[in-house]
Amino acid sequence: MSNIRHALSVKRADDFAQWYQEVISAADLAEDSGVRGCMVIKPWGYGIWERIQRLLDQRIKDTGHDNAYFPLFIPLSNFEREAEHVEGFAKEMAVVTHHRLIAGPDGGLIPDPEAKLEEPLVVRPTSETIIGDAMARWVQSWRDLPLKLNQWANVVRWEMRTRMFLRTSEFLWQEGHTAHETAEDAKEHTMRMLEVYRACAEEDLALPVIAGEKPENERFPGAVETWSIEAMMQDGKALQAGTSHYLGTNFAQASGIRYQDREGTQQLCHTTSWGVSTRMIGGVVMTHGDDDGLRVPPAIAPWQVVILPMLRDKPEDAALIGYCSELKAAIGAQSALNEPVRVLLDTKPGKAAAKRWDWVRKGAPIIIEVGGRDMENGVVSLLRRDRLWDAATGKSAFETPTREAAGEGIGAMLEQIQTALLDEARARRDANITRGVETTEQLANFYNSGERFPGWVEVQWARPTGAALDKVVEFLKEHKLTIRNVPRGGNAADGTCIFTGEPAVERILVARAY
RNA sequence: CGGGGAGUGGCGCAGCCUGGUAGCGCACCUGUUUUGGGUACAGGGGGUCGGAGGUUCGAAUCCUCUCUCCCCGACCA
Repeated sequence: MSNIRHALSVKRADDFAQWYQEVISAADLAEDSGVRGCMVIKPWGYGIWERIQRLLDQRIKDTGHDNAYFPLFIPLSNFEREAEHVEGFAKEMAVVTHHRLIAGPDGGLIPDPEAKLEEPLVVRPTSETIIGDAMARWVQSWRDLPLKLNQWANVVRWEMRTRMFLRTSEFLWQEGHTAHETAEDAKEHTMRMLEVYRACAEEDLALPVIAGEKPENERFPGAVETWSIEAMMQDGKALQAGTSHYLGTNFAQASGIRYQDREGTQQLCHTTSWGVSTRMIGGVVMTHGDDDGLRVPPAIAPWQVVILPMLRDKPEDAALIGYCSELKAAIGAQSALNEPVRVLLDTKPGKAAAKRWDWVRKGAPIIIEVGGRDMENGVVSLLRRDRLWDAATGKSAFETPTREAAGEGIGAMLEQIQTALLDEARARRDANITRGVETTEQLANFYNSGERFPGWVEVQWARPTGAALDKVVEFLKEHKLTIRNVPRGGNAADGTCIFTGEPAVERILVARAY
């Protein structure tokens, strides 16, 4: 195995953070932009985002939501309405104060002091307040409810420390906002969208996640309940991959979202909001990436199959391209994961072997190389990205099905790869959730001894609140730990609280996190 | 935002301490030769050294300021 020459220079095991950076650039996902905390998402990376968008958008529409678009700029006074919300986001806001530039004293441009805005505009870090404003106008009667909206947008949060995809100052996301008659309806909807995220993560991104409720200290500013899906990365850390919030009547109160009920009395709406972002892509990298680059799950791969003819810049090339075109047509006529197979015939000049490694790094699920001899024999050389190497020989694990077999079998193979990636990630996660830790000493030791892989630990607790919870969080912080969530549908508690010694009421997941 | 590291052709680096207008590998271009699998030979194009200012006859090399990135921390999707 040691004779395998991998496509990346850094291995996951040697330096996970650096490896992550290398995958981003080697797979051509994104690059630095020169603007603090902002990245350029390149075609392959954006193509993956577009796939996520398409699949998730359908799920969102299937649950009765309509898309709309609200302004990037939010009047400061509008944003100020919900106290906790303001407190939560105030520290990381971009603010627009001028609307014109003029020549400065040193030749450059400066904001025109004469063109100062009457009221500053904040660049949305999320849109609860401005959408709440619209909801207040749109909702009059109980007949208008539930109101279920979604928007695909960019948001800005002035982060202190950024990382490609995981935390950038500007990021792309989807934010859903709904208004309901009752707390029950709204809570139910919060859970419904959490389930949509769970399904999207697992079925589309092949990211096994654990859905559960966030502890009080991790709630979204202004939320009554915050739920999340958590995924385990290959270094054992947790990544919050999506959140769903029950907002109670907090934002309805702040924005005046009221309806007249069946008895004719004014009532406050109960609202929800939920979002997932381009951060998901970081999760895909850290879950499915390997020492040869990215492995993109077929469902979200812009190209699922890439055909590389071994061109020689000679007249014979025409026949080879013809052979490959027929293969492409046969594959394109197949379907996988309920969609036509997305296949690219890459005729860009260049050596097939070199191009192959480009696609390996990018993570195309299936790469098919076709040379003259393949053509003569009526076969193709097929490489599955999820099983790149032949462990026995240390060489690329090519298969050589006939062209017909390759064409017909591709759909099933893509579905197998999708499943294999999910299974692999799930097995790794399940093997790294430790139970039976009963004291804080054991917990601290588990993470600090360095003897074992730093996965997640499930412990029982009494769900302390307020100052008691602060104490717990403080202890965890000392060991760089966080409470991820209280898994939904987890086993009932049957012991004592690891922190307080009281009878436990539920089980929580503790982990280091991104 | 605090601590540490770093910014030199597309990528990875050397040069900087001991100032004298830039070098290597890969990639790229051309030609030749090859070619069933990342690995041939030769020739060639491309950078003024993150940015601004300063010291100096002269700066990638010294000084000041600034921008950006990476790692750790505090904060967060």
